Amino acid sequence: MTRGSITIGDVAAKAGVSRATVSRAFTRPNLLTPAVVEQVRRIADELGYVPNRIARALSTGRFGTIALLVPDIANPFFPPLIRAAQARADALGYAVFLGDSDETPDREDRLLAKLAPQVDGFVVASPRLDEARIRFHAGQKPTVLINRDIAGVPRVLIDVRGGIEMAITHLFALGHRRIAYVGGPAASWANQQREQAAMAAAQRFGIEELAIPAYRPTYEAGQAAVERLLAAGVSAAIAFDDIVAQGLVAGLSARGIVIPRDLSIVGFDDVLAVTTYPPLTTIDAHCADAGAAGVELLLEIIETGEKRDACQIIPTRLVQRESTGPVTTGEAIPGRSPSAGNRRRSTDQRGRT
Amino acid sequence: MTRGSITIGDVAAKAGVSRATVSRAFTRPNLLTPAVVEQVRRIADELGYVPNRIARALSTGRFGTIALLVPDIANPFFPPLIRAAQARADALGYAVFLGDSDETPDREDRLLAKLAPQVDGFVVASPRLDEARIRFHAGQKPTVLINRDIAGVPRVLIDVRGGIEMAITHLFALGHRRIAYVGGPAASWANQQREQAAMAAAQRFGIEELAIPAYRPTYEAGQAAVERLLAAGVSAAIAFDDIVAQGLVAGLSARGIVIPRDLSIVGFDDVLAVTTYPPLTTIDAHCADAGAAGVELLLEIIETGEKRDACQIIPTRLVQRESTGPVTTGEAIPGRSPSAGNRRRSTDQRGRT
DNA sequence: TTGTAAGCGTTATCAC
DNA sequence: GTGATAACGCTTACAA
Repeated sequence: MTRGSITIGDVAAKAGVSRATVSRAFTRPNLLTPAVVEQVRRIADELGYVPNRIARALSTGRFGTIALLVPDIANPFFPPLIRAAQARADALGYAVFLGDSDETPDREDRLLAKLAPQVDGFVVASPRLDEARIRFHAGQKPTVLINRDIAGVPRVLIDVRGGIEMAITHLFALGHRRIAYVGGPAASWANQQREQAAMAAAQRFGIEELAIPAYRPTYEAGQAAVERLLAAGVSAAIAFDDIVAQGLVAGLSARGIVIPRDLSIVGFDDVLAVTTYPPLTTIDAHCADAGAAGVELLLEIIETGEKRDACQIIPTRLVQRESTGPVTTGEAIPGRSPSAGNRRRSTDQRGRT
Repeated sequence: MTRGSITIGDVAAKAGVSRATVSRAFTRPNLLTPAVVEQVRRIADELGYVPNRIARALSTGRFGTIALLVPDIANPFFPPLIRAAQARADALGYAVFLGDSDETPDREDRLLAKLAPQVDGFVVASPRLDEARIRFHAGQKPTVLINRDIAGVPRVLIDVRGGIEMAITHLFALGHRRIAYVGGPAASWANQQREQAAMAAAQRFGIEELAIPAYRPTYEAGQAAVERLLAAGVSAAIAFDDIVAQGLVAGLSARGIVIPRDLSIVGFDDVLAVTTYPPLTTIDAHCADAGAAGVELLLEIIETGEKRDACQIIPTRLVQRESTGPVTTGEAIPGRSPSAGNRRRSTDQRGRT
């Protein structure tokens, strides 16, 4: 097994010191005579010696790597989160494994187990695994959750209530008194949280609020919910996320309904808002911040070794764009005729966060 | 140094065999009696044993990891690519480091150097580094390029010409005789390639084609290009990518121009087409396929050890949706009055691939 | 077919 | 301060 690279032994031999000394010259130079440190380093440089991280990892049990797990990289919620997490980890000297659980708890479980022996810790965004398994893995390796609230496991959460509150305040001010929450999958923790927050806030404002399921968090599901939305006779809707919102916008536009003149739509997450027409009013979840915060929290735990039961809340804010406006007729106008545009293919643009 | 995890020794003890046998049960089961293999595996499962890849790497010099480098995770072109690459690598037993060069050659260089000692190879999508440096790194570790054509370096390219050809055929059939190519950054290899292909194809059809720069590959740049597009008096435009296309759609819609009645728009990549309104006609670049192909090619090179100068072409196809239609007036109508909607914030939705 | 034992390159624990 | 030496967990000749 000839691995040509220069090892600590080569440097030690050439410098006339022991391998331990060479090691120390890099890891604990203050334990050595400055002159020795300098000489060793010079020789190491000459030889082009680079410490082998793998060997170091085997010896220390520290890898300088973390794993970031998400349910679906292609879900627009995650790329900004991944990007920020990666950048933060890189800046702090860590390399990042990326894992995609494809929305399935089993694959998440497998990835956790597979990567555990080569990482210092995990950031798991929107975990799909059940609480017991998460607790188990979190007990093995430092683990930070994003978008899931399990007491005792460090986590980064999004201030859903605050965001929803702002959205409802906004709609109330525009005169809306009967609105809908178009939800995502009933089993989703995020959806439950968002729906509850919406209901609670509406009640506080004396607004009538109907929950309309979209079942799946996709563009198509949003389109499919349009009929139910119109039947509900509301003047505004808050969607589970931007994807569902965009599905609603498309479905409504196809029926000749003009947004926001006839109906106001609020999204959630602010992941594609600005690329839609009309630009979507939405609740900015600062998902990039969540990613960065998750990594920071994890590395702090790793490096201090403390078992902090941290729970960091990422603030949200309402971004007012052009999909919301004042009530005109007071109710949505019924749909005209369905448009011709129906040849849409199935797509991977999912929306569950 | 207590690393609690289960080791090969634990399994060996419980199974009453040597550690070598356990090792072989996982790496070379065909050397063992099937019964032994099965028993060892069962016990390993019971104990929750997972081979320590670091230890394995130290022993074999192979890591079971690859790195995937992209210029910007949040650019919608990449998530499907990353997802497919990750899935393919995972299925073949590899873990994936993800690196984001943030569009800067230097960071790409740094990531390559930093990750090199812990991976078996690289997939670099849309490299920003100059040819010499890429050649250097490719000489050190197996490297596959996506979206960059450097002779001698294995690469996966997209059939831009074919896609453009289909788009122009489509526009020609609809009666368009004067069209525009709204380009991305002039320095981008992808943009040059796309522009050239568009010009060549138009010429073949006897179509008049104007190149309109968008300078940056963003939604905003697309919007900003609208004025120039209208001034050009064309009836259709092919955009550098879907993001720019979507910017055009938004800018045109804001001026009261109806798509495709007044103007036809074709995107490129098919990364957000279905979530827009109207649904975008676009050239599907099959970026997921490119990601999977990149990984497969890399792993083949790693595992066979062959230095193949492979150049794999990913086919494209035109996806006809609703942003293209027959010429009506023959020319675009001039803009009416600019809409009110102008409070758009700067965003990270970039589009350069 | 299976076991023994020598690495892989580093760091940690002792002595000196 | 510095040097032996034993881990770290696994793979792989080489024996048996």
